[in-house]
Amino acid sequence: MSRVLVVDDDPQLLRALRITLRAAGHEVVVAPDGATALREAAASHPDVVVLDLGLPDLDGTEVLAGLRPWFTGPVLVLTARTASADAVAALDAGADDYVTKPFDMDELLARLRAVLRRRSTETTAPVVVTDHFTVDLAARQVTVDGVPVRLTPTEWALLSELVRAPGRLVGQRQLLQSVWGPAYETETNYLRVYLAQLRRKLEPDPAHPRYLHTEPGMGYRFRP
Amino acid sequence: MSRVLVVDDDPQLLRALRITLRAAGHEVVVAPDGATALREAAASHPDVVVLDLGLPDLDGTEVLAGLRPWFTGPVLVLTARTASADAVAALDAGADDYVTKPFDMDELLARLRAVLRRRSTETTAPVVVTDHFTVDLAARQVTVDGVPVRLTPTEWALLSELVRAPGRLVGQRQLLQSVWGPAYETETNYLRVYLAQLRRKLEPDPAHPRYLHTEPGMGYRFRP
DNA sequence: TCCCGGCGTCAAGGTCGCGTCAGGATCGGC
DNA sequence: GCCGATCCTGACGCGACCTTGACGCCGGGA
Repeated sequence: MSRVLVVDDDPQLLRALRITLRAAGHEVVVAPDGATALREAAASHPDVVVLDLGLPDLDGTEVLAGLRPWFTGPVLVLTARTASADAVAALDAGADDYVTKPFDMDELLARLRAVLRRRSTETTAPVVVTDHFTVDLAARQVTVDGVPVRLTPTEWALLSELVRAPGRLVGQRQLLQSVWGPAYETETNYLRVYLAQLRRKLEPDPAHPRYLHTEPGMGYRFRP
Repeated sequence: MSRVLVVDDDPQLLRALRITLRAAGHEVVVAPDGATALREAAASHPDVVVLDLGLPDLDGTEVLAGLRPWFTGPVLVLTARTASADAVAALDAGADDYVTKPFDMDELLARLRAVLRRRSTETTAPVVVTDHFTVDLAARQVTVDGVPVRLTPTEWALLSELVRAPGRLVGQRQLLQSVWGPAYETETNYLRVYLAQLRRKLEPDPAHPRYLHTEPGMGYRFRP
């Protein structure tokens, strides 16, 4: 079903988790400490990480910090500590959920299902491709028919906001807010000007847009 | 920041939550029982729901079941029961997270931040499907027999209001108020005109509506 | 049978939003 | 200080959308 990386220093608990998760149809990878966890995460690309906060070498939040820059899947934190301050810190550090020990195995499985269900619909596509152009969100580069095209900062901000939601309509208020700031929510003419420039640079026929559609009165939509 | 619907029958806790959430920058709507909760959720369109499982009239999971068909935001369940079976049931019924009472206020706020953060980057598709057309509320897109159909802002506002209450009757006053504003509560001819347009665009036989039904003198009803 | 309120349909007018263009302002590099 | 790129701003025409009114149909009640 999914590959789960379990990080815990208690061999007995590790064994119990491995058996239970296997029985639930998951593939299980284990790590007894933080350093191994980071290495295993990079090597085995798990779908979800179950992370104990109390580790021998690193603090759990440190592992989380090491994971988060590149690991986009959900992280479920496990902790024996009763102080909820730790949980707060973990959640704010990027954890998706946490369970305090001792915990019920069914509850852990349910929370795991919940976080996996949430993530299952997410898109993890750093590069968007169409028949005529490609947008590499990570490299900040756009190519039309294979040749790179220069975009101004504003054009790029607008385009990335649109391609990040392929097929979805993005309201003009949202576009204005994320590109120009909350104070410009009514300056819809900005959108008209820059959408025209983007179409000129990207669309095969700017007069009849094929990818950057406008929905009158509502916003714009990128259709791949 | 966000609109939060808090459902709990304990007036004291309700008051504490209202104050704390307000202080955290949220807009707060409260409901003391399940029936009120469902009504308020439909009326005020909250971003997130904090739901106590122990309510006087309905079971919490029933409220969840009533909410989930159309409510797309996260639901955070609150429960005094220690048995984790309830939590498992709630999570599988569509809850995003749960906290057991007594709980730390900071922890609740942290979990609220966590679910709201997830929601902001998520692409969960609350999509309503019929045999002839589909309505994707998140993407703001309607397809009839697979092909996308353009709707005007007014048409969309009206349709989404109807589709969000599948099977339920929506009064003409409520429709007029939420689409055109409180000042237009008597302009029932607007509804006739736009319902006709929606039927023309969506119904297989606009003269004999199969999905968008008229309840004379009362309102309209979407039947999936 | 006639009347009447509610609904569906249609068409026409006015308004609003969008695309386009160009000129001026601003900023950064040399 | 000059120059280019980039951004902002305003004006204009056009098309789409919203509004408004009129008309016919249907069902219930007098």
